[in-house]
Amino acid sequence: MSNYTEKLRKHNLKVTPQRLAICEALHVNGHLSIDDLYNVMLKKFSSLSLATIYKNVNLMVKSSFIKEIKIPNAKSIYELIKDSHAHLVCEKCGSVEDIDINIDFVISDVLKNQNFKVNNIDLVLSGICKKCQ
Amino acid sequence: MSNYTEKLRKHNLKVTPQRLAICEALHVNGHLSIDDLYNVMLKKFSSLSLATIYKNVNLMVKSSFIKEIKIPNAKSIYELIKDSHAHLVCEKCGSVEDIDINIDFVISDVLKNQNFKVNNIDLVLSGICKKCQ
DNA sequence: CTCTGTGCAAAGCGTTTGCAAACGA
DNA sequence: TCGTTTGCAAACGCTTTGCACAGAG
Repeated sequence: MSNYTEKLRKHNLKVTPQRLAICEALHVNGHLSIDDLYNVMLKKFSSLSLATIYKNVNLMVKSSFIKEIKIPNAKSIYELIKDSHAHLVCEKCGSVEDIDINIDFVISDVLKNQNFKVNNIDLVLSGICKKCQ
Repeated sequence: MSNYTEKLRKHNLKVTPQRLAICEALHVNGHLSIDDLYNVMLKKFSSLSLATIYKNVNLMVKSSFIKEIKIPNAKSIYELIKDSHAHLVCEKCGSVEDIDINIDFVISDVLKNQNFKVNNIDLVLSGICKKCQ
């Protein structure tokens, strides 16, 4: 149970029960779609509004507190910002797994001549996971 | 001017003027959003319907004839399927540039133990382009 | 106390669908 | 000719907005 109260404040976000719950849900589940997030939080806040999820998620993305991962042929998922990593998406069962893979050196190497300042790397690998093969 | 009539047939897609125009537009421009595509093609087909674009683009994606590239904080773009490459997206001007960068070896290396069969690699680098710096 | 966040309902907007006419093979 | 595609309009579904009330600081 990390101290998300502090973390929210550091990002200039007011602390509300709903926002803390978003943090907890993402902390526990790793990454969730908007709907997943809504359904998880509904257990705690019976009168929760989808609009609240959208407003907060958008705000938290803008504040670089969470990040949106766009997935081919599927809904986006959101996760707390952490070290750079790639996502393995199974085309069969839809599962998404994080993997630690560092391609920074490849990229910096290639971009040395390009003069492009990289702020963010999105790497999504689609295929068939171990279980589905 | 490649022979897209043949290529469409190979993918079991009937050849229509609209479909050929999509091919040409993507061939010439590299990658376009749905709206871009619509506006480009409108010059040729004054009574073109957006629905036609959507229907064809969806069909061509399913047939692995073109590919959707999802971009952070922006509309998706579509391109003819070609050799694996990454995309450089400028967060300032929105330009998208292809770069030849092969990370297959890194990935196969990491995935050797994971037992994940990779079918597709999406690599999008966001940042600031040469012109905008 | 003031300003921001929440929930609700309505509005907005990109995308999909159904249908009749046109077209490709 | 027969099945597919096109264009149009309506429907759909996800996301955003406006507003009154509740809650954070």
